[in-house]
Amino acid sequence: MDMAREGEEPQALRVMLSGWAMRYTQLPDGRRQIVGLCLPGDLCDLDLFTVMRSDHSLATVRRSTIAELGLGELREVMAACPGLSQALCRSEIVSSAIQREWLTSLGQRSAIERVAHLFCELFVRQRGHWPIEAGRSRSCDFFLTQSQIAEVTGLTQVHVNRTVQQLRQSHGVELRQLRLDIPDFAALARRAAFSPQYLHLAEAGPMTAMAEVLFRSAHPPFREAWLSAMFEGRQPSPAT
Amino acid sequence: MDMAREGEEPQALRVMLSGWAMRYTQLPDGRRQIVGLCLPGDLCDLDLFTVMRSDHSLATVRRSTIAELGLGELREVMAACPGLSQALCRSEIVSSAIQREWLTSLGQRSAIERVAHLFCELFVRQRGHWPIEAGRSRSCDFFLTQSQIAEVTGLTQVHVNRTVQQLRQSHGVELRQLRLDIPDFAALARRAAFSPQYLHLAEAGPMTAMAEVLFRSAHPPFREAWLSAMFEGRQPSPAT
DNA sequence: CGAAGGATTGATTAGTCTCAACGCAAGTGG
DNA sequence: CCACTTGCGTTGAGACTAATCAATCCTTCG
Repeated sequence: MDMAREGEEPQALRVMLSGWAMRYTQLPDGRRQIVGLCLPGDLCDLDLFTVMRSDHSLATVRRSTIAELGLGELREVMAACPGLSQALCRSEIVSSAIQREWLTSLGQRSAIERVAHLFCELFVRQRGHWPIEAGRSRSCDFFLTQSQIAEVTGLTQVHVNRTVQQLRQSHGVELRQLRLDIPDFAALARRAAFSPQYLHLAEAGPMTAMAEVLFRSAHPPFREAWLSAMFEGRQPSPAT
Repeated sequence: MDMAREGEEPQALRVMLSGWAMRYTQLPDGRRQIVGLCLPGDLCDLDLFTVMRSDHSLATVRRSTIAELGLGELREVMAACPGLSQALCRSEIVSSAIQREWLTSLGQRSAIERVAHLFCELFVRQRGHWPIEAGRSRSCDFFLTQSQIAEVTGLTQVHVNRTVQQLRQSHGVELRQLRLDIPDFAALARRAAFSPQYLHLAEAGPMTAMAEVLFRSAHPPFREAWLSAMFEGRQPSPAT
């Protein structure tokens, strides 16, 4: 379901609590490109601070819960919490870095590398650290359909399917029922030329948990400021 | 020539005065993707404000002049000029929007659309407004080689060449001697599905001229803070 | 049980890449 | 001033990746 449409002015800062959301742009003829994914803990409306019309849309992927903070409340919170503004800025930097990495994927990587790289990225983003300890908990949530993977990677849905099958055979990667299982992460990362420094995990680590921090904070204005909203996740209808 | 390497911490804020610079990332096997272009008036080191290691490199395209502002001076200037911080933030937002549009290009547009779209974007970015008035001054600077266009668009140099030839035949687009000539901009924009709202021209207009503003400012700390540096523009050597 | 969304398969084609030359112009050193 | 080098643009032939079109199957859910 759409959370924000291209051309609108953002009215609130939203944080993903559960579920995923996707940013996308659409060409006049209906072709659509997903340009970003918001995972739990991520901020959705970073261009909020400069009052500008958004140049892309935002929609939930499947069911999600989202916390909303109005502009007024945001100002209060930021006044009370001086480090926050830098944290927000950092979050913007990281999501910009992810965009650059996606650009590199689309420009330079083959189909199989693109899909493998996406899998690696989403795996690492969800645990917030590079998974050294092999063996345990090799799987993570994965809410995208193959069509949506196609819209991220710039491939067709059919070709994504074949590519996923290849990854199944060659690396034992399993993708079903909203879970992604990667038996040998290091091998997959090698195949995809994935290296996580662009995620700035060390520096951004505390930031990723900002949703938690704000939401659980005992400081009254914080808590009351949050408006928890439920969104029904569905595929936005393609433009006609 | 390289201005900054991946992994370094930025030490100064730089502004393009003349010439172009490119941001690029490199895969371990040497494949390179240009992820951004800095034109005169653009800021080069936007991730400066959060002290983080840069995740990409920056290099000049041909000869350029660049103004440098050290971290200390930057603080002074920002203290003296309160609107500046928001302007910097806005600049970051715009460059992020351009990245999204490039992502859409690489993911959804055909070769000819990608090249045409790039031409349109650079044309508009250089004049700072949508060129309604047809007829006069149909050309602009264009400092990229066809190989560099290939690194931006994710095509091969050979295919870029063929694509440019197509654009020559079908739209009379001429590309030579560091100039780009577009006889019928509207037609080319249509062909590329180019629409300039992502550049946020209206909102960012005053921003683009920031280099000017700062450089010409009579306020003494500003002027003395600038260190004009000359860089010799050359292609960075590919990794072996 | 039927409907709908998602995944899978096959056959064919289009678009782009790869490899390999060659041409041209500008710059450099003898 | 010429021979040489170097960077950039151009051309051709052939291979291959990924797109397209069209079914079919499977799963989930009302």
